[in-house]
Amino acid sequence: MAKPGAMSRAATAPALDSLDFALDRGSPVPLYYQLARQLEEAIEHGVLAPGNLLGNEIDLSIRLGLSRPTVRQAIQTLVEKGLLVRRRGVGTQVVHSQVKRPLELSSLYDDLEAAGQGPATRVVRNETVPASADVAAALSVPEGAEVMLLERLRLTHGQPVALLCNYLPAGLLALDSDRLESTGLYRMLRTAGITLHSARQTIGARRATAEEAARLDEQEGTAVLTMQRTAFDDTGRPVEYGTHIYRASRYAFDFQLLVRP
Amino acid sequence: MAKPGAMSRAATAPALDSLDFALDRGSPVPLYYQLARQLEEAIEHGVLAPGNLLGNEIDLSIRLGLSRPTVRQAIQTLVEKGLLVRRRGVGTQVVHSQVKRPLELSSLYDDLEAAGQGPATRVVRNETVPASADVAAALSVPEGAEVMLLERLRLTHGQPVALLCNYLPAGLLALDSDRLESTGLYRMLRTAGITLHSARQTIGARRATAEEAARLDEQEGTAVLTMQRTAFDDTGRPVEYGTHIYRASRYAFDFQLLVRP
DNA sequence: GAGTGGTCTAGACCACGCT
DNA sequence: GCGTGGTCTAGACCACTCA
Repeated sequence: MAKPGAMSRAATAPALDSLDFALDRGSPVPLYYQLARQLEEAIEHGVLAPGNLLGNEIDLSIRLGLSRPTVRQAIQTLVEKGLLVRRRGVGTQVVHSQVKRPLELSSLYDDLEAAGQGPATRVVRNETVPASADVAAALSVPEGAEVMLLERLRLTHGQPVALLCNYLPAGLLALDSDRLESTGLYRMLRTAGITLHSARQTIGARRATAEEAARLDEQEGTAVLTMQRTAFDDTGRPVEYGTHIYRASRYAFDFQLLVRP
Repeated sequence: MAKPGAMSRAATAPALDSLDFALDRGSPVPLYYQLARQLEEAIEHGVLAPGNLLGNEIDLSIRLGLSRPTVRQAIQTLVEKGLLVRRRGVGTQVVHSQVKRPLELSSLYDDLEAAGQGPATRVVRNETVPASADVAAALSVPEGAEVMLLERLRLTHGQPVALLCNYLPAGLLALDSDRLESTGLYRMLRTAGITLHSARQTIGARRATAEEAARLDEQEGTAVLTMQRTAFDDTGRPVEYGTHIYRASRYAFDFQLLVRP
Protein backbone atom coordinates (compact mmCIF):
# COMPACT_ATOMS: atom_id res chain seq x y z
CA MET A 1 0.00 0.00 0.00
CA ALA A 2 2.58 2.47 1.04
CA LYS A 3 4.90 1.02 -1.55
CA PRO A 4 5.05 3.23 -4.59
CA GLY A 5 5.37 1.56 -7.96
CA ALA A 6 3.99 -1.70 -6.66
CA MET A 7 1.06 -1.67 -9.05
CA SER A 8 1.60 -2.62 -12.65
CA ARG A 9 2.38 0.27 -14.94
CA ALA A 10 -0.89 1.05 -16.61
CA ALA A 11 -4.42 -0.12 -16.06
CA THR A 12 -6.29 -0.46 -19.33
CA ALA A 13 -9.11 2.01 -19.58
CA PRO A 14 -9.48 2.71 -15.87
CA ALA A 15 -11.97 5.14 -14.49
CA LEU A 16 -12.36 6.54 -17.96
CA ASP A 17 -15.27 4.27 -18.79
CA SER A 18 -17.33 5.74 -16.02
CA LEU A 19 -16.45 9.29 -16.89
CA ASP A 20 -19.33 11.10 -18.46
CA PHE A 21 -18.31 14.01 -20.53
CA ALA A 22 -20.93 16.66 -21.01
CA LEU A 23 -20.66 17.92 -24.57
CA ASP A 24 -22.93 20.74 -25.59
CA ARG A 25 -23.27 21.01 -29.32
CA GLY A 26 -25.29 24.18 -28.94
CA SER A 27 -22.47 25.96 -27.21
CA PRO A 28 -20.22 28.29 -29.17
CA VAL A 29 -17.29 26.60 -27.41
CA PRO A 30 -15.72 24.11 -29.83
CA LEU A 31 -16.35 20.46 -29.04
CA TYR A 32 -12.67 19.60 -29.04
CA TYR A 33 -12.09 22.33 -26.51
CA GLN A 34 -14.94 21.20 -24.28
CA LEU A 35 -13.50 17.70 -24.30
CA ALA A 36 -9.94 18.86 -23.70
CA ARG A 37 -11.08 20.97 -20.78
CA GLN A 38 -12.93 18.10 -19.16
CA LEU A 39 -10.07 15.69 -19.67
CA GLU A 40 -7.77 18.23 -18.09
CA GLU A 41 -10.04 18.53 -15.09
CA ALA A 42 -10.23 14.77 -14.74
CA ILE A 43 -6.46 14.68 -14.65
CA GLU A 44 -6.18 17.52 -12.19
CA HIS A 45 -8.74 15.95 -9.90
CA GLY A 46 -6.94 12.64 -10.04
CA VAL A 47 -9.82 10.83 -11.72
CA LEU A 48 -7.32 10.01 -14.41
CA ALA A 49 -4.20 9.03 -12.53
CA PRO A 50 -0.67 9.30 -13.92
CA GLY A 51 0.16 6.34 -16.10
CA ASN A 52 -3.47 5.59 -16.90
CA LEU A 53 -4.17 4.76 -20.49
CA LEU A 54 -6.84 6.77 -22.17
CA GLY A 55 -8.23 4.02 -24.34
CA ASN A 56 -7.97 4.17 -28.08
CA GLU A 57 -9.18 7.14 -30.00
CA ILE A 58 -11.71 5.32 -32.11
CA ASP A 59 -13.62 3.82 -29.20
CA LEU A 60 -13.50 7.17 -27.47
CA SER A 61 -14.91 8.95 -30.48
CA ILE A 62 -17.73 6.42 -30.78
CA ARG A 63 -18.55 6.61 -27.08
CA LEU A 64 -18.62 10.39 -27.22
CA GLY A 65 -20.44 10.63 -30.50
CA LEU A 66 -17.61 12.60 -32.04
CA SER A 67 -15.44 12.01 -35.05
CA ARG A 68 -11.95 10.75 -34.52
CA PRO A 69 -10.23 13.93 -35.76
CA THR A 70 -12.17 15.94 -33.20
CA VAL A 71 -11.12 13.64 -30.39
CA ARG A 72 -7.56 13.76 -31.65
CA GLN A 73 -7.65 17.53 -31.63
CA ALA A 74 -8.72 17.52 -28.01
CA ILE A 75 -5.99 15.09 -27.03
CA GLN A 76 -3.47 17.03 -29.04
CA THR A 77 -3.96 20.20 -27.04
CA LEU A 78 -3.26 18.29 -23.84
CA VAL A 79 -0.21 16.65 -25.36
CA GLU A 80 1.07 20.11 -26.16
CA LYS A 81 0.42 21.17 -22.60
CA GLY A 82 2.51 18.24 -21.43
CA LEU A 83 -0.32 16.44 -19.64
CA LEU A 84 -0.56 13.46 -21.98
CA VAL A 85 1.93 11.38 -23.91
CA ARG A 86 1.10 9.48 -27.06
CA ARG A 87 2.99 6.37 -28.09
CA ARG A 88 2.45 4.49 -31.29
CA GLY A 89 1.27 0.97 -30.80
CA VAL A 90 0.80 1.62 -27.10
CA GLY A 91 -1.73 4.30 -26.45
CA THR A 92 -2.19 7.67 -24.86
CA GLN A 93 -1.38 7.97 -21.18
CA VAL A 94 -1.39 10.55 -18.48
CA VAL A 95 2.08 11.85 -17.73
CA HIS A 96 3.51 10.52 -14.52
CA SER A 97 2.78 13.29 -12.04
CA GLN A 98 5.33 16.04 -11.45
CA VAL A 99 4.39 17.92 -14.58
CA LYS A 100 1.28 19.73 -13.66
CA ARG A 101 0.49 23.17 -12.50
CA PRO A 102 2.91 25.81 -13.63
CA LEU A 103 2.83 24.71 -17.21
CA GLU A 104 2.53 27.93 -19.12
CA LEU A 105 5.69 29.61 -20.16
CA SER A 106 5.74 32.07 -17.34
CA SER A 107 8.20 34.87 -16.80
CA LEU A 108 5.99 36.83 -19.10
CA TYR A 109 2.97 35.19 -17.58
CA ASP A 110 4.30 35.53 -14.09
CA ASP A 111 4.22 39.20 -14.62
CA LEU A 112 0.98 39.09 -16.53
CA GLU A 113 -0.79 37.33 -13.72
CA ALA A 114 0.99 39.16 -10.99
CA ALA A 115 0.24 42.44 -12.66
CA GLY A 116 -3.38 41.38 -12.84
CA GLN A 117 -4.07 41.22 -9.19
CA GLY A 118 -1.78 39.63 -6.61
CA PRO A 119 1.03 41.94 -5.62
CA ALA A 120 0.75 45.66 -5.28
CA THR A 121 2.26 48.02 -7.77
CA ARG A 122 3.23 51.62 -7.22
CA VAL A 123 3.63 53.85 -10.24
CA VAL A 124 6.70 56.01 -9.70
CA ARG A 125 6.91 57.77 -13.04
CA ASN A 126 4.48 58.00 -15.94
CA GLU A 127 5.45 60.53 -18.58
CA THR A 128 6.82 60.96 -22.08
CA VAL A 129 10.54 61.34 -22.64
CA PRO A 130 12.85 61.39 -25.64
CA ALA A 131 14.09 57.93 -26.55
CA SER A 132 17.67 57.09 -25.68
CA ALA A 133 19.71 55.04 -28.11
CA ASP A 134 18.89 51.62 -26.69
CA VAL A 135 15.20 52.40 -26.28
CA ALA A 136 15.02 53.75 -29.82
CA ALA A 137 16.66 50.64 -31.17
CA ALA A 138 14.35 48.32 -29.27
CA LEU A 139 11.18 50.14 -30.30
CA SER A 140 12.30 50.87 -33.86
CA VAL A 141 11.82 54.62 -33.52
CA PRO A 142 14.31 57.40 -34.25
CA GLU A 143 16.61 58.33 -31.40
CA GLY A 144 15.17 61.25 -29.50
CA ALA A 145 11.58 60.53 -30.54
CA GLU A 146 8.97 60.83 -27.82
CA VAL A 147 8.17 57.61 -26.02
CA MET A 148 6.16 56.83 -22.93
CA LEU A 149 8.20 56.02 -19.85
CA LEU A 150 6.64 54.00 -17.09
CA GLU A 151 8.47 53.30 -13.88
CA ARG A 152 6.90 51.06 -11.28
CA LEU A 153 7.84 49.50 -7.99
CA ARG A 154 6.34 46.12 -7.28
CA LEU A 155 5.78 44.91 -3.74
CA THR A 156 4.60 41.76 -2.06
CA HIS A 157 3.76 41.65 1.62
CA GLY A 158 4.71 45.29 1.84
CA GLN A 159 8.27 44.56 0.71
CA PRO A 160 9.71 45.86 -2.55
CA VAL A 161 10.51 43.07 -4.99
CA ALA A 162 11.19 44.64 -8.31
CA LEU A 163 11.85 47.89 -10.07
CA LEU A 164 10.16 47.92 -13.47
CA CYS A 165 11.04 50.41 -16.14
CA ASN A 166 9.01 50.24 -19.36
CA TYR A 167 9.02 52.18 -22.60
CA LEU A 168 6.18 52.26 -25.12
CA PRO A 169 5.71 54.02 -28.44
CA ALA A 170 3.99 57.36 -27.88
CA GLY A 171 0.27 57.36 -28.53
CA LEU A 172 -0.08 53.60 -28.37
CA LEU A 173 -2.60 53.80 -25.57
CA ALA A 174 -3.59 55.97 -22.63
CA LEU A 175 -1.67 55.00 -19.52
CA ASP A 176 -3.75 55.89 -16.52
CA SER A 177 -1.63 55.47 -13.41
CA ASP A 178 -4.54 54.43 -11.23
CA ARG A 179 -5.63 51.71 -13.59
CA LEU A 180 -2.02 50.61 -13.95
CA GLU A 181 -1.75 50.02 -10.24
CA SER A 182 -4.82 47.83 -10.19
CA THR A 183 -4.86 46.24 -13.61
CA GLY A 184 -1.34 45.75 -14.88
CA LEU A 185 0.32 46.82 -18.09
CA TYR A 186 -0.27 43.70 -20.18
CA ARG A 187 -3.93 43.53 -19.37
CA MET A 188 -4.28 47.15 -20.37
CA LEU A 189 -2.56 46.44 -23.66
CA ARG A 190 -4.91 43.57 -24.35
CA THR A 191 -8.05 45.52 -23.57
CA ALA A 192 -6.74 48.27 -25.84
CA GLY A 193 -6.93 45.76 -28.67
CA ILE A 194 -3.22 45.09 -28.85
CA THR A 195 -2.64 41.36 -29.16
CA LEU A 196 0.79 40.33 -28.07
CA HIS A 197 2.51 37.78 -30.20
CA SER A 198 6.01 37.23 -28.91
CA ALA A 199 8.72 38.68 -26.73
CA ARG A 200 12.47 38.50 -26.56
CA GLN A 201 13.99 38.32 -23.12
CA THR A 202 17.40 38.47 -21.59
CA ILE A 203 17.95 37.50 -17.99
CA GLY A 204 21.18 38.40 -16.27
CA ALA A 205 22.65 39.39 -12.94
CA ARG A 206 24.77 42.19 -11.56
CA ARG A 207 25.39 44.15 -8.39
CA ALA A 208 22.94 46.84 -7.43
CA THR A 209 23.87 50.49 -7.60
CA ALA A 210 23.43 52.60 -4.50
CA GLU A 211 20.19 54.09 -5.81
CA GLU A 212 18.73 50.76 -6.84
CA ALA A 213 19.64 49.25 -3.52
CA ALA A 214 17.94 52.07 -1.68
CA ARG A 215 14.76 51.66 -3.66
CA LEU A 216 14.71 47.92 -3.14
CA ASP A 217 15.50 48.14 0.53
CA GLU A 218 18.78 46.32 0.09
CA GLN A 219 22.42 47.13 0.69
CA GLU A 220 24.58 48.53 -2.05
CA GLY A 221 26.33 45.82 -3.99
CA THR A 222 23.81 43.03 -3.46
CA ALA A 223 23.24 40.73 -6.36
CA VAL A 224 20.12 41.56 -8.38
CA LEU A 225 18.44 39.77 -11.24
CA THR A 226 18.04 41.82 -14.38
CA MET A 227 15.69 41.33 -17.24
CA GLN A 228 15.29 43.16 -20.52
CA ARG A 229 12.31 42.42 -22.65
CA THR A 230 10.95 43.59 -25.96
CA ALA A 231 7.39 42.55 -26.75
CA PHE A 232 5.94 42.42 -30.26
CA ASP A 233 2.38 42.43 -31.48
CA ASP A 234 0.75 40.39 -34.21
CA THR A 235 2.31 42.38 -37.00
CA GLY A 236 5.78 42.13 -35.52
CA ARG A 237 6.00 45.75 -34.44
CA PRO A 238 7.60 46.32 -31.04
CA VAL A 239 5.04 47.58 -28.57
CA GLU A 240 7.00 47.58 -25.35
CA TYR A 241 10.54 47.57 -24.09
CA GLY A 242 11.31 46.98 -20.46
CA THR A 243 14.30 46.96 -18.17
CA HIS A 244 13.56 45.25 -14.89
CA ILE A 245 15.53 44.68 -11.74
CA TYR A 246 14.53 42.00 -9.27
CA ARG A 247 15.62 41.57 -5.70
CA ALA A 248 17.42 38.25 -5.81
CA SER A 249 16.80 37.57 -2.15
CA ARG A 250 13.06 37.64 -2.71
CA TYR A 251 12.49 36.64 -6.29
CA ALA A 252 13.55 34.05 -8.85
CA PHE A 253 12.28 33.09 -12.26
CA ASP A 254 10.56 29.79 -12.02
CA PHE A 255 9.23 27.97 -15.05
CA GLN A 256 8.68 24.77 -16.86
CA LEU A 257 10.04 23.79 -20.22
CA LEU A 258 8.52 21.27 -22.56
CA VAL A 259 10.89 19.42 -24.83
CA ARG A 260 9.45 19.24 -28.30
CA PRO A 261 10.36 16.15 -30.30
CA MET B 1 11.00 54.23 -51.63
CA ALA B 2 12.98 54.79 -48.50
CA LYS B 3 9.75 55.50 -46.70
CA PRO B 4 8.75 52.53 -44.62
CA GLY B 5 5.09 51.67 -44.51
CA ALA B 6 4.43 53.51 -47.73
CA MET B 7 3.23 50.40 -49.50
CA SER B 8 -0.17 49.07 -48.73
CA ARG B 9 -0.17 46.49 -46.00
CA ALA B 10 -0.26 43.21 -47.82
CA ALA B 11 0.07 42.17 -51.40
CA THR B 12 -2.45 39.49 -52.29
CA ALA B 13 -0.74 36.24 -53.17
CA PRO B 14 2.67 37.65 -53.99
CA ALA B 15 5.52 35.44 -55.04
CA LEU B 16 3.61 32.49 -53.73
CA ASP B 17 2.06 31.75 -57.10
CA SER B 18 5.42 31.18 -58.64
CA LEU B 19 6.65 29.05 -55.78
CA ASP B 20 6.85 25.44 -56.74
CA PHE B 21 6.73 23.11 -53.81
CA ALA B 22 8.24 19.71 -54.36
CA LEU B 23 6.09 17.18 -52.58
CA ASP B 24 7.23 13.59 -52.62
CA ARG B 25 4.43 11.19 -51.83
CA GLY B 26 6.85 8.31 -51.82
CA SER B 27 8.89 9.80 -49.02
CA PRO B 28 8.32 8.61 -45.47
CA VAL B 29 8.34 12.28 -44.46
CA PRO B 30 4.73 13.39 -43.96
CA LEU B 31 3.34 15.68 -46.64
CA TYR B 32 2.33 18.33 -44.15
CA TYR B 33 5.86 18.36 -42.84
CA GLN B 34 7.41 18.63 -46.28
CA LEU B 35 5.15 21.58 -47.01
CA ALA B 36 5.82 23.25 -43.68
CA ARG B 37 9.55 22.89 -44.18
CA GLN B 38 9.43 24.45 -47.62
CA LEU B 39 7.23 27.30 -46.49
CA GLU B 40 9.63 27.95 -43.67
CA GLU B 41 12.55 28.07 -46.07
CA ALA B 42 10.68 30.43 -48.34
CA ILE B 43 10.16 32.72 -45.38
CA GLU B 44 13.75 32.49 -44.23
CA HIS B 45 15.04 33.21 -47.71
CA GLY B 46 12.76 36.20 -48.01
CA VAL B 47 10.76 34.73 -50.89
CA LEU B 48 7.77 35.21 -48.66
CA ALA B 49 8.25 38.64 -47.15
CA PRO B 50 6.81 39.76 -43.82
CA GLY B 51 3.23 40.86 -44.23
CA ASN B 52 2.67 38.78 -47.34
CA LEU B 53 -0.59 36.93 -47.47
CA LEU B 54 -0.39 33.24 -48.12
CA GLY B 55 -3.56 32.97 -50.19
CA ASN B 56 -6.51 31.02 -48.95
CA GLU B 57 -6.15 27.46 -47.84
CA ILE B 58 -8.55 25.96 -50.33
CA ASP B 59 -6.81 27.35 -53.39
CA LEU B 60 -3.51 26.31 -51.92
CA SER B 61 -4.68 22.78 -51.35
CA ILE B 62 -5.98 22.54 -54.91
CA ARG B 63 -2.79 23.96 -56.36
CA LEU B 64 -0.70 21.52 -54.37
CA GLY B 65 -2.93 18.54 -54.90
CA LEU B 66 -3.42 18.14 -51.16
CA SER B 67 -6.49 18.10 -48.99
CA ARG B 68 -7.29 21.17 -47.00
CA PRO B 69 -6.66 19.57 -43.59
CA THR B 70 -3.18 18.61 -44.70
CA VAL B 71 -2.42 22.14 -45.80
CA ARG B 72 -3.87 23.45 -42.56
CA GLN B 73 -1.66 21.11 -40.59
CA ALA B 74 1.41 22.44 -42.36
CA ILE B 75 0.39 26.03 -41.74
CA GLN B 76 -0.46 25.23 -38.15
CA THR B 77 3.05 24.10 -37.32
CA LEU B 78 4.42 27.40 -38.60
CA VAL B 79 1.82 29.35 -36.66
CA GLU B 80 2.99 27.55 -33.55
CA LYS B 81 6.55 28.45 -34.38
CA GLY B 82 5.49 32.07 -34.58
CA LEU B 83 6.31 32.49 -38.26
CA LEU B 84 2.75 32.91 -39.50
CA VAL B 85 -0.37 34.59 -38.16
CA ARG B 86 -3.88 33.59 -39.09
CA ARG B 87 -6.75 36.05 -39.03
CA ARG B 88 -10.32 35.19 -39.69
CA GLY B 89 -11.79 36.92 -42.65
CA VAL B 90 -8.37 38.21 -43.61
CA GLY B 91 -5.97 35.42 -44.31
CA THR B 92 -2.68 33.96 -43.25
CA GLN B 93 0.32 36.21 -43.35
CA VAL B 94 3.99 36.11 -42.60
CA VAL B 95 4.83 37.71 -39.29
CA HIS B 96 6.46 41.09 -39.64
CA SER B 97 10.13 40.26 -39.28
CA GLN B 98 11.79 40.44 -35.87
CA VAL B 99 10.54 37.04 -34.85
CA LYS B 100 12.76 34.63 -36.62
CA ARG B 101 15.76 32.65 -35.64
CA PRO B 102 16.03 31.95 -31.97
CA LEU B 103 12.53 30.62 -31.80
CA GLU B 104 12.96 27.45 -29.80
CA LEU B 105 12.59 27.66 -26.09
CA SER B 106 16.28 27.79 -25.33
CA SER B 107 17.89 27.87 -21.93
CA LEU B 108 17.59 24.15 -22.05
CA TYR B 109 18.42 24.21 -25.72
CA ASP B 110 21.16 26.70 -25.26
CA ASP B 111 22.84 24.18 -23.13
CA LEU B 112 21.84 21.31 -25.35
CA GLU B 113 23.43 22.90 -28.36
CA ALA B 114 26.34 24.31 -26.49
CA ALA B 115 27.02 20.99 -24.89
CA GLY B 116 26.91 19.41 -28.32
CA GLN B 117 29.84 21.14 -29.85
CA GLY B 118 30.61 24.83 -29.49
CA PRO B 119 32.22 25.64 -26.18
CA ALA B 120 34.65 23.40 -24.39
CA THR B 121 33.72 21.46 -21.30
CA ARG B 122 36.06 20.13 -18.65
CA VAL B 123 34.84 17.33 -16.41
CA VAL B 124 35.98 18.08 -12.89
CA ARG B 125 34.28 15.28 -10.99
CA ASN B 126 32.48 12.17 -12.17
CA GLU B 127 31.65 9.73 -9.39
CA THR B 128 28.85 8.33 -7.29
CA VAL B 129 27.98 9.92 -3.99
CA PRO B 130 25.20 9.53 -1.42
CA ALA B 131 22.28 11.85 -2.15
CA SER B 132 21.90 14.89 0.06
CA ALA B 133 18.42 15.97 1.12
CA ASP B 134 17.77 18.34 -1.77
CA VAL B 135 19.16 15.98 -4.37
CA ALA B 136 17.12 13.11 -2.96
CA ALA B 137 13.97 15.19 -3.09
CA ALA B 138 14.58 16.31 -6.64
CA LEU B 139 15.35 12.83 -7.96
CA SER B 140 12.72 11.07 -5.86
CA VAL B 141 15.20 8.71 -4.24
CA PRO B 142 15.78 8.05 -0.53
CA GLU B 143 18.20 10.37 1.18
CA GLY B 144 21.65 8.83 1.23
CA ALA B 145 21.01 6.63 -1.81
CA GLU B 146 23.80 6.47 -4.34
CA VAL B 147 23.55 8.94 -7.18
CA MET B 148 25.93 9.98 -9.91
CA LEU B 149 27.60 13.32 -9.43
CA LEU B 150 28.93 15.19 -12.40
CA GLU B 151 30.78 18.44 -12.06
CA ARG B 152 31.86 20.32 -15.13
CA LEU B 153 33.44 23.61 -15.97
CA ARG B 154 32.34 25.20 -19.20
CA LEU B 155 34.57 27.57 -21.09
CA THR B 156 34.36 29.76 -24.16
CA HIS B 157 37.38 31.39 -25.70
CA GLY B 158 39.47 29.83 -22.98
CA GLN B 159 37.53 31.68 -20.29
CA PRO B 160 35.40 29.91 -17.69
CA VAL B 161 31.73 30.70 -18.07
CA ALA B 162 29.83 28.31 -15.90
CA LEU B 163 30.17 25.73 -13.18
CA LEU B 164 27.74 22.89 -13.77
CA CYS B 165 26.88 20.38 -11.09
CA ASN B 166 24.55 17.56 -12.09
CA TYR B 167 23.06 14.59 -10.28
CA LEU B 168 21.57 11.53 -11.96
CA PRO B 169 19.97 8.38 -10.61
CA ALA B 170 22.62 5.66 -10.26
CA GLY B 171 22.73 3.16 -13.10
CA LEU B 172 20.78 5.33 -15.49
CA LEU B 173 23.58 5.31 -18.02
CA ALA B 174 27.33 5.06 -18.28
CA LEU B 175 28.96 8.46 -17.98
CA ASP B 176 32.23 8.40 -19.81
CA SER B 177 34.13 11.58 -19.03
CA ASP B 178 35.77 11.75 -22.43
CA ARG B 179 32.50 11.48 -24.28
CA LEU B 180 30.98 14.01 -21.93
CA GLU B 181 33.57 16.57 -22.88
CA SER B 182 32.90 16.15 -26.55
CA THR B 183 29.23 15.21 -26.70
CA GLY B 184 27.32 16.84 -23.88
CA LEU B 185 25.07 15.37 -21.24
CA TYR B 186 21.73 15.77 -22.97
CA ARG B 187 22.90 14.22 -26.17
CA MET B 188 24.23 11.26 -24.22
CA LEU B 189 20.88 10.87 -22.50
CA ARG B 190 19.09 10.88 -25.82
CA THR B 191 21.37 8.32 -27.42
CA ALA B 192 20.89 6.16 -24.34
CA GLY B 193 17.21 6.01 -25.27
CA ILE B 194 16.03 8.44 -22.62
CA THR B 195 13.56 10.85 -24.15
CA LEU B 196 13.25 14.05 -22.23
CA HIS B 197 9.77 15.39 -21.76
CA SER B 198 9.94 18.45 -19.56
CA ALA B 199 12.06 20.33 -17.10
CA ARG B 200 11.45 22.66 -14.22
CA GLN B 201 13.86 25.54 -13.87
CA THR B 202 14.59 28.25 -11.39
CA ILE B 203 16.83 31.15 -12.29
CA GLY B 204 18.15 33.40 -9.58
CA ALA B 205 21.14 35.50 -8.58
CA ARG B 206 23.48 35.77 -5.64
CA ARG B 207 27.03 36.70 -4.76
CA ALA B 208 29.75 34.20 -5.46
CA THR B 209 31.54 32.43 -2.64
CA ALA B 210 35.32 32.59 -2.51
CA GLU B 211 35.68 29.13 -4.00
CA GLU B 212 33.19 29.74 -6.78
CA ALA B 213 34.85 33.01 -7.62
CA ALA B 214 38.24 31.34 -7.83
CA ARG B 215 36.96 28.68 -10.16
CA LEU B 216 35.25 31.20 -12.39
CA ASP B 217 38.19 33.56 -12.46
CA GLU B 218 36.22 36.29 -10.73
CA GLN B 219 36.51 38.22 -7.51
CA GLU B 220 34.75 37.07 -4.39
CA GLY B 221 31.34 38.66 -4.07
CA THR B 222 30.63 39.18 -7.75
CA ALA B 223 27.08 38.64 -8.84
CA VAL B 224 26.49 35.26 -10.44
CA LEU B 225 23.45 33.78 -12.14
CA THR B 226 22.19 30.57 -10.61
CA MET B 227 19.99 27.95 -12.15
CA GLN B 228 18.50 24.80 -10.72
CA ARG B 229 16.86 22.37 -13.07
CA THR B 230 15.11 19.04 -12.75
CA ALA B 231 14.49 17.20 -15.99
CA PHE B 232 11.84 14.52 -16.43
CA ASP B 233 11.46 11.79 -19.00
CA ASP B 234 8.35 10.59 -20.81
CA THR B 235 7.01 8.75 -17.82
CA GLY B 236 7.47 11.71 -15.51
CA ARG B 237 10.38 10.24 -13.60
CA PRO B 238 13.16 12.68 -12.77
CA VAL B 239 16.31 11.82 -14.69
CA GLU B 240 18.56 14.71 -13.85
CA TYR B 241 18.95 17.44 -11.30
CA GLY B 242 21.39 20.26 -11.84
CA THR B 243 22.72 23.24 -9.95
CA HIS B 244 24.49 25.65 -12.21
CA ILE B 245 26.36 28.88 -11.65
CA TYR B 246 27.00 31.30 -14.48
CA ARG B 247 29.42 34.15 -14.64
CA ALA B 248 27.11 37.12 -15.01
CA SER B 249 29.77 39.21 -16.70
CA ARG B 250 30.02 36.69 -19.52
CA TYR B 251 26.65 35.01 -19.75
CA ALA B 252 22.95 35.77 -19.78
CA PHE B 253 19.87 33.73 -20.56
CA ASP B 254 18.44 34.90 -23.82
CA PHE B 255 15.21 33.55 -25.21
CA GLN B 256 12.03 34.17 -27.04
CA LEU B 257 8.53 33.69 -25.73
CA LEU B 258 5.45 33.06 -27.81
CA VAL B 259 2.18 34.30 -26.39
CA ARG B 260 -0.46 31.65 -26.82
CA PRO B 261 -3.99 32.95 -27.32
C1' DG C 1 -1.22 -10.64 -35.76
C1' DA C 2 -3.77 -7.49 -33.20
C1' DG C 3 -4.06 -2.96 -31.60
C1' DT C 4 -2.44 1.58 -31.41
C1' DG C 5 -1.51 6.30 -33.00
C1' DG C 6 0.10 8.93 -37.52
C1' DT C 7 -1.34 10.52 -41.78
C1' DC C 8 -4.56 11.74 -45.40
C1' DT C 9 -8.87 12.56 -48.04
C1' DA C 10 -13.16 15.15 -49.73
C1' DG C 11 -16.43 16.99 -48.57
C1' DA C 12 -19.70 20.34 -45.11
C1' DC C 13 -21.36 24.27 -42.33
C1' DC C 14 -20.34 28.18 -39.35
C1' DA C 15 -18.27 32.68 -37.38
C1' DC C 16 -15.91 36.41 -38.23
C1' DG C 17 -13.68 40.70 -40.66
C1' DC C 18 -14.02 43.51 -44.23
C1' DT C 19 -16.35 46.81 -47.63
C1' DG D 1 -22.41 39.94 -49.09
C1' DC D 2 -18.27 37.87 -49.79
C1' DG D 3 -14.09 35.66 -48.55
C1' DT D 4 -11.46 34.02 -44.90
C1' DG D 5 -10.12 30.77 -41.36
C1' DG D 6 -12.45 27.63 -37.56
C1' DT D 7 -14.73 23.49 -36.80
C1' DC D 8 -16.50 18.94 -37.82
C1' DT D 9 -17.55 14.52 -40.19
C1' DA D 10 -16.78 9.52 -41.82
C1' DG D 11 -14.32 7.17 -43.71
C1' DA D 12 -9.17 5.11 -45.38
C1' DC D 13 -4.43 3.21 -45.26
C1' DC D 14 0.07 2.98 -43.05
C1' DA D 15 3.80 2.42 -39.32
C1' DC D 16 4.84 1.13 -35.19
C1' DT D 17 4.75 -1.71 -30.70
C1' DC D 18 3.92 -5.66 -28.26
C1' DA D 19 2.67 -10.26 -27.19
